[in-house]
Amino acid sequence: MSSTRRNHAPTLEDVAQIAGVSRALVSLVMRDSPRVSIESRRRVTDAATKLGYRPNLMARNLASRKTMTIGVLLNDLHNPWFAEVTDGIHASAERHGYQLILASGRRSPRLESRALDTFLASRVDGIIVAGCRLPAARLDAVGAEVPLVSVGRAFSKLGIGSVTTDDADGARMAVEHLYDLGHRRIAHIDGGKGAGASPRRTGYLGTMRRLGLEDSAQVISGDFTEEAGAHGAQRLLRGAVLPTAIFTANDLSAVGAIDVVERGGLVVPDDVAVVGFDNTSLAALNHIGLTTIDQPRREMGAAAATMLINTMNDRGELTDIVMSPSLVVRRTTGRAHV
Amino acid sequence: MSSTRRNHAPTLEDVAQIAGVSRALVSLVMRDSPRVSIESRRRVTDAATKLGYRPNLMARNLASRKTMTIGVLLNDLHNPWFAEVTDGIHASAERHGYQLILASGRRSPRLESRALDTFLASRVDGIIVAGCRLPAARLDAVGAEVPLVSVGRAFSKLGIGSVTTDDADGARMAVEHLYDLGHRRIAHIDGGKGAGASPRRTGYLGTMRRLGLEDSAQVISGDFTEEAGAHGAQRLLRGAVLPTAIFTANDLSAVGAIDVVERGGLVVPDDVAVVGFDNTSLAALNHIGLTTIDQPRREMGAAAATMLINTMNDRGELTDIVMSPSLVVRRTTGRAHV
DNA sequence: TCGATCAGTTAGAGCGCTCCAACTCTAGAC
DNA sequence: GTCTAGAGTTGGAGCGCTCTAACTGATCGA
Repeated sequence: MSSTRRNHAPTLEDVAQIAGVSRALVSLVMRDSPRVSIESRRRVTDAATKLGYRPNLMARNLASRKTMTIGVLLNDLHNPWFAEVTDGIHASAERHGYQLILASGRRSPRLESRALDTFLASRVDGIIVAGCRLPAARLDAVGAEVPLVSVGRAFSKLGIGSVTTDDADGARMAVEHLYDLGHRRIAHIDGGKGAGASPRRTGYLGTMRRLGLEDSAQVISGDFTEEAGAHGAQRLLRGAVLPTAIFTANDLSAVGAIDVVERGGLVVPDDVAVVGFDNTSLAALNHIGLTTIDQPRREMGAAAATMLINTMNDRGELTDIVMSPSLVVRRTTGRAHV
Repeated sequence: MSSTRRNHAPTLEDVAQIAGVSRALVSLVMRDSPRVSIESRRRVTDAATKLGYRPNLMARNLASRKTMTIGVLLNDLHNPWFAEVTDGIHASAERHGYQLILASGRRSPRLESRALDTFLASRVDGIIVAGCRLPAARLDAVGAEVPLVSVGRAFSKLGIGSVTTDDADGARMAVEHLYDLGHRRIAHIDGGKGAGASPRRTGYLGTMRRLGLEDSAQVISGDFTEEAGAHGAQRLLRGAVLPTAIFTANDLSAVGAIDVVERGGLVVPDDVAVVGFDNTSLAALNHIGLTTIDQPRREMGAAAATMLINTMNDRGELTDIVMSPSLVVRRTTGRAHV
């Protein structure tokens, strides 16, 4: 099977020879240049298909000194959030004729760092990092070599662009939604040091204060996982006064919390209402039907890619874009039964 | 910000000049050759770090005629199944010193095909496709140019390797588990034309027959989605005799089915037991607690990568590997209440 | 003292492509 | 008939690296 395969792939030269033209002309045809005669174009494409010719990207990129590709570093392939951001990046990149090469950091800063090295070595034209956990200094250094945009986490004052959601405002929406339904004892299970956790926490606290609810405000520490949500809910159930609503830092934690509440013999949303954050596909599952705060992930990805591409082509600057979240009401919230 | 950046990156030449050695020597140092004197190595690495030199992968790959990278085509970034397979691929590739470049087909054969073209143009050393929907002929053609392994779907008789789960056996396990719990009326909501759907269906039918249950066997057509599971369950609920158990083609469909059953006022597993397939993270969520058939996804990914790498280095052949599934019992199955 | 050996180093020829300047024609203007 | 413009085409010089074969000195045994 392999003998035919190994005989190295045809090159421009081979095509030129068969078509009876120069290498340069074949190159022009391959790049869809308008100044090639119909006749020449036909002969070249015929020869190319006959040989099964495929331009060698290495050689092309080396010679042209650009790759038309964007490196995308995803922190965790397991989280649907990244898939949706990537969809947006993909859409914008495709529209502008750019390729994507993806890499997964697998939640490890070491692997993330290595992936960035590979991107730089491959001379990608630009880089997008999503949910990246690398220290700011490292990103800054990379950003000095090639335009870089961060999605989901802002790095102001560095030469780096960013696209984030207004997490604090999302938290406000969650709390106000519950308030409007009559809830007064609203607890928050937070996301610890994760990306976006801090503004969500302060947003919650600020809104509680503004609504005159600071006395019943209660933050339970978590880490964006299902287990953290479950533990947080357990602590709340054991507490002196049970909250009538829980706002969690993300959907996964919300699912963990709901599970514990229901096992405790309580009914969601009648006894305890729950609001998540992210509006991942998880929240949308009918069986779960989670009320949550939506982030426009596709749009965020698309905006990041567009900003990056504009910068690469000197048609724009790297800035910090903040998107607006929105409330998605499903079945885990309802009027408070006092 | 960009003026410093644009002044093209340092090359081997620059490093050689500063270190006062030849280009070839720098090249040797960069590739960790053992036959370089301590002194030379030091001078070169010093010069390299001073300049911030980073080897240009394009040039390297072009000159060496190999890329040490494997192209991985994922059908759908949104499905956690792919993330786990990728973890396995990653682990094996890393151990052998190979890079990964990922591409998402976004469920579209057109995009999948284009991604393969990019892989070929980039001259990757090998390709792994996961859950690929491309026609066999196309994969065969690609496989003729570069070693290719398919995960999750077998293509016997072609020059392509594959790693799959014994889907029929998994279906057997599901049915026998339910049988052992006393269930006799077991329905199946299938996966239509999706990867693995067919053997799961025939495995179900075969086992039902073997257990003398062919008269109550019932296949409802679906397509691996949550909606399909819901529709299937609706049809079953409207039927003359309600099955006491439902075996769905995957976890997502199971979740859809459970939702409909519960909304119909029935209790899972007391009134209707449900078994899924895949054991995705979804099934493991406490709130869902789905009994399902596990596929060793990480191992499948790792096996695919190892087989591919061995083939690329003429240390092995492409074959068809079939892994064993296993039953994971959670809370959606229990003894039948006749 | 003289090769032989070997560790360490180097020049130079590519790898397959792009890009530029320059070339050849043909057609139109006068 | 000459000149010019422009369309179409081409040779050749790189892009930044690897790889081969050959070179340079020490080192060493005879």
